[in-house]
Amino acid sequence: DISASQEREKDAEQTPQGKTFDWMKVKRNPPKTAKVADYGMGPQNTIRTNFTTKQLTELEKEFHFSKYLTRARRVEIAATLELNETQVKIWFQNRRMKQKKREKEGLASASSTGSSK
Amino acid sequence: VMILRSRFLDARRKRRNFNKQATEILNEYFYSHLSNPYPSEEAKEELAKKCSITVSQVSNWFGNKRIRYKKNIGKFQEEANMYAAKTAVNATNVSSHGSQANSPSTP
DNA sequence: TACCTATGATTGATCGGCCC
DNA sequence: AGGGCCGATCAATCATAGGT
Repeated sequence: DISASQEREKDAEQTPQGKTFDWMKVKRNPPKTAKVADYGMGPQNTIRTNFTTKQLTELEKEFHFSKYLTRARRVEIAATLELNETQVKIWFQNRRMKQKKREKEGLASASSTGSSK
Repeated sequence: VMILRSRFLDARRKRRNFNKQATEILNEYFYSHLSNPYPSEEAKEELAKKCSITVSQVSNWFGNKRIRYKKNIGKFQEEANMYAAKTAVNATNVSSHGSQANSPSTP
């Protein structure tokens, strides 16, 4: 943990022309899902899957029924919506995080020490 | 495949830019921590308070800033130098709170 | 007014950690 | 030994604000 204390000092102080730190080099691996591996596609596919309105509606409905999935339900939903089990799993996880975020923000309006007004 | 645009059309519609002062504060933090522009949860809360925006908005701002900065470093060079010169002091170290802030500019 | 860039928000998916 | 969840982040994109 000693190494991190050096570079920190000259962040804004000097920074000559622009130093490239590690975070600027971070690259994510392309999604494993979604592939149009049919015909020999040229451009790298791996596009961010677009869920259809119907799929989202159904997922949303399932989410209201239960925030968490069971193996069986995941398989069922994936089959029904023509998605990978992983995509369904990820969707639920993101959905839970979204829910949490909303609750947190929605709870931030009132309360507090009688904010202004 | 065409009527999928309806996925959104919710919030982000009426988006409004932040105050110039808020942007100023965020940029000062960003460029004074350019080696690691990842504010802790506590730092985000403090920035949110100073900028009068939510923590999520602070997260969004840093997320967008980092991605766009590294996408085109050259484009931000001028801005980087500007804030670098304007900022002399910066955080001390990770771990442990960053203590109290200074006087909140002049309202 | 049309066109282009800057910017905040959304979201499918990844990364690292942790738990079981 | 492995799989799911969490929290944070990435990266691409949407829609609008701002500028020429």
